Amino acid sequence: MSKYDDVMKLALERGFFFQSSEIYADAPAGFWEYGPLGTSMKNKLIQLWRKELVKRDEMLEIDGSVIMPEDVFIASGHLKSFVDPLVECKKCKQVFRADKIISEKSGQIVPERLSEKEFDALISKYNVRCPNCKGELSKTKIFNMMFKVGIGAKDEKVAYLRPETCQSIFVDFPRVFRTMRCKLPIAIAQTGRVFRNEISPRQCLLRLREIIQAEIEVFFNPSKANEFEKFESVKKYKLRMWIDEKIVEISCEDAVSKGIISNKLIAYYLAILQQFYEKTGIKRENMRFRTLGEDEKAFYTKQGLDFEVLTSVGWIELVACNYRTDYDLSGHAKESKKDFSVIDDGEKIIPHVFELSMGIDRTLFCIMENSFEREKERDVLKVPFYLAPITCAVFPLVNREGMPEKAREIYEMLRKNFDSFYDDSGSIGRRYRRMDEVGCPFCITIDSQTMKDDTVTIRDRDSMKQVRVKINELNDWIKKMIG
RNA sequence: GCGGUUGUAGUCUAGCGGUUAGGACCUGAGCUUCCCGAGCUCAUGACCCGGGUUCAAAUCCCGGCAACCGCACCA
Repeated sequence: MSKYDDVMKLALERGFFFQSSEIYADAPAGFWEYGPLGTSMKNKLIQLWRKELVKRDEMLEIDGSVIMPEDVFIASGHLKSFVDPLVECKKCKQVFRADKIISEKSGQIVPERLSEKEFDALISKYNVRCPNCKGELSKTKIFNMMFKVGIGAKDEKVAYLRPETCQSIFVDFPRVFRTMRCKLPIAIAQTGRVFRNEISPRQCLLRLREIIQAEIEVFFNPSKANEFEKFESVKKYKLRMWIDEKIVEISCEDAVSKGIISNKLIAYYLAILQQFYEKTGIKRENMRFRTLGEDEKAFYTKQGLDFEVLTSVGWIELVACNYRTDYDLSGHAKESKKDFSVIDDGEKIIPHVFELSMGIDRTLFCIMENSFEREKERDVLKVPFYLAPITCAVFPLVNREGMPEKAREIYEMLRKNFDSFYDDSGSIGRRYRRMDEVGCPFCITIDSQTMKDDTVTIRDRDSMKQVRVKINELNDWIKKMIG
């Protein structure tokens, strides 16, 4: 059984996550729900992201609308470019990317963003046939991956579910910049749901149609990307970069001076991103940054790196790090005829953008896979204490001599401060095992000694060792442990 | 989206034209239990959806949906 299957089974048995609308047979793929434990963990992950990135870097956080009007996506280029030009073989029904099979046949570079007619013209010019069966190809159909919605009673106004959260950040930039009295460089962050009509969603949380993102857009003056004080704090920190088919540990200052990373600002944000991921419990040796080739970059990206994590199903892209230049702000300025320029040291500029676009669902899956361990006698989810869906569980050792009542009392005290859980069923061993599986770091047990001296035992998830702590020191003890 | 395989309780699985649809683990109740899925008793719970063939369908056929594997796709 692979790690993937282990996590999947755990997720289903404990309700971390499961398929959306699963009771109905026609529920479409690519939509998943988080149950109570998954939700708790997801919230804690976002909390960690806030602490380690948003707060650490004094970013501003906003919360934008999911439905946005067509104009936004005309300006952003998504209407035109967030597409796959597809052709189908009339004989064997295989579907291909029009641009790809034309360039294979012709040896020419074919732009991705031609019209349907232009693709059809190229197909007949080069006499492109099905690479599989030599069958005749259908007309090109441009498939846009955005979900269209109609606004109003008669569906008159066309709008879309946003395919990335950052468009809100770009659209809101002038007001946020002004109202928060910003100076460049400034980062604006957002978490939220985005929607992409993927052709084939796969592998539970790894490829979804409805995605939770946590995005950070850094706005800066491109002529000052190397005058960046914060860089000092990370210059010795080593990034894990995929260079020449292997992972190289390289300090931020070396990466910049050798031109592997184009400036100090970008290096700094990559560093704090990797530091954040180290705090999720994902093993450092399973991380890397990979510079994207020309053919795999998004249409708005000048330079792109993916932050990837190794799982049982290969390297998974968790964060897209894109240098978007002034592509978005200029696009919105042009389309809306509003002024997106700001004054930086007396110079009037359109800021450039560097983004960290993180997939929360994928990250959560990777954290679970990286922390799940099958030991001889038990399954344990060894997540960092601060990400555990349940922080402390309270058990009476046996159900007599006033222990359940005492345990209830302690549970009531703890649940005000921590995600807590009470259980008095079955044997104590079974209750410990159940908590191990969902990653609960502390099991607090009330025994006969508790009844005499007001102390309890706290069992550590990883070592299974117990310590005895006074009840009135419990809150502080746990707080200290989870940091 | 294509091809192949598959769909039985929360999970894993037996059954492959007529079964009270069997088991294991889990879950719940009770007994027991002073520390690691122990034991005993009892209980809950399933044939993916729709149509067809048949006296009779979980079982055969068709369609849908989903999952898995490969291909393609994945800003």
